[in-house]
Amino acid sequence: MEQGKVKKITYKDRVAEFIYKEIIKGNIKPKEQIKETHLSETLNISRAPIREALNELTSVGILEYRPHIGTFLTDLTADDILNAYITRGVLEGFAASISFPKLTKGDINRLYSMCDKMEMLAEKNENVKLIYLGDKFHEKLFSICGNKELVKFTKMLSMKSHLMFSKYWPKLYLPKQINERHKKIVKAIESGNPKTIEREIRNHYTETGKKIAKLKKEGV
Amino acid sequence: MEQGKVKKITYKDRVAEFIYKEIIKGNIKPKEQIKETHLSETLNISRAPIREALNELTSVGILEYRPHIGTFLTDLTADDILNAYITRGVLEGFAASISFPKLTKGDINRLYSMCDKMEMLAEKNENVKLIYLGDKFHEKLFSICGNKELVKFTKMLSMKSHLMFSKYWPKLYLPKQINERHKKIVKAIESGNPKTIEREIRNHYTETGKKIAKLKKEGV
DNA sequence: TTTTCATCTATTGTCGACAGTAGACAATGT
DNA sequence: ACATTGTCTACTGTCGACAATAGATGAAAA
Repeated sequence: MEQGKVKKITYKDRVAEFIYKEIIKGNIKPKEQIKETHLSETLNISRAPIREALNELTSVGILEYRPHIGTFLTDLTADDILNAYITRGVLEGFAASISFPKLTKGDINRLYSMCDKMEMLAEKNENVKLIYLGDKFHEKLFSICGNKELVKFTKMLSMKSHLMFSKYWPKLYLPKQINERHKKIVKAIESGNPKTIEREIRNHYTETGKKIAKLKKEGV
Repeated sequence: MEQGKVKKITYKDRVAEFIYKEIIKGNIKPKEQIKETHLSETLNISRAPIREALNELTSVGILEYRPHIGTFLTDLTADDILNAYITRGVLEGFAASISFPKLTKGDINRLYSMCDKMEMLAEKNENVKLIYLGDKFHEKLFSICGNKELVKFTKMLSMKSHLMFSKYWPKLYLPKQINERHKKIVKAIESGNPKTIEREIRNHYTETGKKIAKLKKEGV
């Protein structure tokens, strides 16, 4: 008998996806309240599954919930941003420092060529593809460690930073810098020294976090 | 006008706490289904807030949810356990290593006396209180760092660890060892060396994680 | 005018009922 | 015996209504 993955879709899932896309598209502004009643009318379904979707996105950290008042799109402060990046550096740094032995020579080469490709994409202002490739690069660093907990957290942070990526990413580094910054990480991995790897990746994120936080403070 | 922290308690919160305590007390077994209808009858409230509580605990990672089937108490594998402890060590270690300067001499003394009290509680088999105090101890270490993201993750892991601790704690350490192990951390903090602090806390968790994972594998 | 207090409104919190599904079990046909 | 099909049941998924709350509005008092 033929069988494939049959999606057990519930309203909750579809609503969560709908809201997320609205956010990404910029149709909802930070601090804006997302009203259950409004969504209920818009989507023509009851409030129950909507509440569940909102709860889910809240637990991911994209939305903020205040009892008896409502759910709002998170408005990240400069500090929040910095902290998110620092935390990600700590997690990814550790992950890479314990999983580098599992990376083959081929993996390393692929990482290097990704660096070059990132530069190319940056030159061509292909921001979406750049972000996607950057994701893949970093995922390679932490997903191999096999620590589900760690991967889960890292992905949550990744989702959060996506909220701001499209806004700030282009202003952060020159194409060449992007290349170099990532190659520095690969070199650290090649060194085979866990301490170096961990330090390098932490720096990588802390630097970016500080930059974005600064831009945010300057009201860009 | 008088104002203090007024708890805005909803059923959801209380139910979540109730379920959590039931789990800690061992009244629910891993893989066991937690039925909304049953809780609804037991607690004499409708299913709505119960569903929300279950969702919350699911997102924290201590429950597992399968669409159209139900919510179950997570059954952690030995590796899951080890990974959770390792990750917690990484996060808390980092947090403590950057926030130790904010701890006053008074804080340190309080930490020391908590170590002694933990030993006492362990002697008296006060399982729940011991866990609670341990929580407070470790919270002191990481909550001061001011990194909301990090604190959130750490708390999630904390809940997950308790899941195991309640079952295995009597077999892990003697009361005296509990005392000593925590005092070792306080001493590291007193040393004022970030590297030492980070290393010590990572060890603390990795050790326990390995112990529990081993017991789990032996099918205890 | 300013402060206090009651009222109103919009929104979330909770409820009880019903719809839909997965899994168990029995009935059926081979 | 075995697979297939149909029922039954115990859940979860969704609904529409009502209760409770926070914040806004406006009236009354100082």
